[in-house]
Amino acid sequence: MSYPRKLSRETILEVALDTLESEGLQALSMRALASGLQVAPNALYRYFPGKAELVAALAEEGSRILLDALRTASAGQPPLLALRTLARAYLDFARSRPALYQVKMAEVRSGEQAPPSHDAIWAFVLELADALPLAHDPRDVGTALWAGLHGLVELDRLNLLDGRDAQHTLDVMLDLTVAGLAAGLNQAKPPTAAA
Amino acid sequence: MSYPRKLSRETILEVALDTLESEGLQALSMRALASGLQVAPNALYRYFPGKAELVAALAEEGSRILLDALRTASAGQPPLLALRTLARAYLDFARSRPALYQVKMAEVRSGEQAPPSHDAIWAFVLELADALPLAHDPRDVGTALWAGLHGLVELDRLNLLDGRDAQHTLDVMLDLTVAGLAAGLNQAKPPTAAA
DNA sequence: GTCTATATGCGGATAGAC
DNA sequence: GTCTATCCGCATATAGAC
Repeated sequence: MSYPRKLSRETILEVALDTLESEGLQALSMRALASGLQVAPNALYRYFPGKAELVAALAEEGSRILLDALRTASAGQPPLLALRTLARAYLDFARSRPALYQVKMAEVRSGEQAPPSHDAIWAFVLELADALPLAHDPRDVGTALWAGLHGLVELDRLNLLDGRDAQHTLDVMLDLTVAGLAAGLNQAKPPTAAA
Repeated sequence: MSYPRKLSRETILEVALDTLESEGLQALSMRALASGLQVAPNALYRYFPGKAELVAALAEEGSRILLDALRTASAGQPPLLALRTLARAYLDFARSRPALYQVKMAEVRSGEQAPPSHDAIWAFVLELADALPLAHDPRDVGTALWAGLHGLVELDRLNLLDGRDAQHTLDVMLDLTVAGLAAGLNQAKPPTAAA
């Protein structure tokens, strides 16, 4: 037993998550990670086939954390308010853990299958949307909401909000969408092509 | 004159743009670029201080192309319809030239100053929004529109639209937002905190 | 002034010894 | 299971040929 066990999947991911969140994705290299763990770079490959799989594991962790935050934030609220608080929780997560959010989003498509926790998030949003009286397909509404949220997060990260606060912009987006949803209910057919 | 001029900023950017759009950003290396131009890797550094500046030049080109497309699409139309056609043109650009769009967006913040053409795009959108009767600040509305567009583009790129067509989702988003804008005009104060 | 040759150092990844 | 040694590709810097 010349080479006793020093590593585990968990300890590797722990240090990797620290590095990701404190120094960003570009600073997360197998070599730096191994060095932090006092181990030869190569030892990591016994636990992950490659860097891609390690990052995917971090992404899955991010998805689980986000799902928890969304569930907690919207628990026990009426559907429309639940969607509002869910949206705020989403924005909070993305802003407070930007690198983790970025990795989570980027990795959704890298595999052909979305990671399990990502699907759970989408199912949860659809569940909330389904509880609303909507003139549109709940999946369309959910997608529109998600697109707005993700775009806002990205614009904020890129400092493209023209000096505006992301929370405030989110409120405006939600106001517009909610008013649009309410307006759609008052008509048999929402105006699809009319400008 | 043993070393006649083989390169120019323009020819480099031309080949770089080809590579970017046909093989993606990750395939765009200084070495591959130089090889394509039949030149030693180092020769490129006579024209660009480094890869970052080369990519920034590509991003600026992308911004100019997008600005042209937005102007052409919305020319001569009434404000509300102009915003709709602008949104469609934005989506078309991002979908037909995904790598160029990606580079353009990523590079907006890399310099402290946004590239000139990016500012021009934002100014153009604000101009259109200003022409509308709005209950909200036009900058808020413009930002909300942009966030929705960019988010939609990203979700589409990541194959996260749950099988839905991006154009269709865009129509739903615009319907909701337009209805929300109209509803806001009918009230002195739009409901900001009410769920 | 323009390019080539060469070298540094970083990154992911592999082979085989212990 | 981890080690040392090694390979390849990358951006980039220096020196020098022409």
